[in-house]
Amino acid sequence: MNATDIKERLSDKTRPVFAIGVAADLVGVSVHTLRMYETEGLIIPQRTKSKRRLYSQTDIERLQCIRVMIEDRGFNLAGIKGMMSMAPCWEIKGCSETDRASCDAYKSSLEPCWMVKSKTSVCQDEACSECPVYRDVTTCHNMKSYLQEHWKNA
Amino acid sequence: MNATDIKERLSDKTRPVFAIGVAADLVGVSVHTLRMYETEGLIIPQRTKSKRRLYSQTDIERLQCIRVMIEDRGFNLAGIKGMMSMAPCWEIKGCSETDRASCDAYKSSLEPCWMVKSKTSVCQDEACSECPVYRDVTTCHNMKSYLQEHWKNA
DNA sequence: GCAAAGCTATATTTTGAAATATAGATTAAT
DNA sequence: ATTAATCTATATTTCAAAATATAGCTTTGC
Repeated sequence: MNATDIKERLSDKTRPVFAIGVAADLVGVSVHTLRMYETEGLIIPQRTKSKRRLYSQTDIERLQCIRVMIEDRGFNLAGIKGMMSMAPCWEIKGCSETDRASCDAYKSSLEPCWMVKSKTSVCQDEACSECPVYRDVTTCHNMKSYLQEHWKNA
Repeated sequence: MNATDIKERLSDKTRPVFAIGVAADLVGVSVHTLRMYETEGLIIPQRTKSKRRLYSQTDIERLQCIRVMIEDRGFNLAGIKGMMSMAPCWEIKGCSETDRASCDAYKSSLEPCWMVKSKTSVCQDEACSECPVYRDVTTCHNMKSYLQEHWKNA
């Protein structure tokens, strides 16, 4: 690994580098709270081989955004989940009519697509944590702007 | 008033006809709860000359939708308010760049435009309860579809 | 005229989401 | 090796949002 590689690895904000205890300190919540947010589907941390959670810098930012929603705007977790589920995944992923017809994320959309069990062929082999639908709602407090940008460019 | 007029009046779902006690019974909540939803900005009932609240059929439907959000989806009032504030009022109302620049509803958009104090000239003389931005989020549990429809036709 | 219903405002109670704690086992670090 | 951190799972506690209650006054309808 050369110097450029090292620099890239360090600057890659999506690299999972923080253990749950460190992440909890950075965000200002308990480790249990982070696990709860995961259970609720608000965040998908990476896992080590031994199933330990690892959080990236973007994960930290996502968590900080969740805290803003809770502390400043008074949302509960259901509301944040609802806000995150506003992203039109079928548009972002370019799903065909056939894809949509067979996809629960398109049909119900009462929860984020990354929480939906049965998914269309477009997504089924992809890790949701790598997907732009999941990644772009990092700033869930600004979904309105995000959606406007999306639709304007559609 | 002829027969057609009577029929129209009866069938107009926006006519304010229910006193708060009747509305509370129809929705299955207490009168205090209805007043609370109003304070939170979720609904704008009409008023009689003596300031008594009157609810229309669409008001009832709006309230039923709020109950669905709370009971079925677990939202709190802040979350419902946030969901309702997703409507891009400046698009719906066709605000100019100048309008937008001077409008808090465009700039912050952390609450529904009908709760924003300082409004642009486009809205300042209009009753928010008559405005399509307010009226179209009657089905707040389906904002996702509503926004897709809106942007598709924009 | 008067009882019933509505008004605002404030205070109190309830209740469940969110946070905390506990237990027993595994993994990582020094 | 031993301590600290993490894991899952469950149980308990906390606390503030939401609901209920109260008070004093006004309006409506019979």
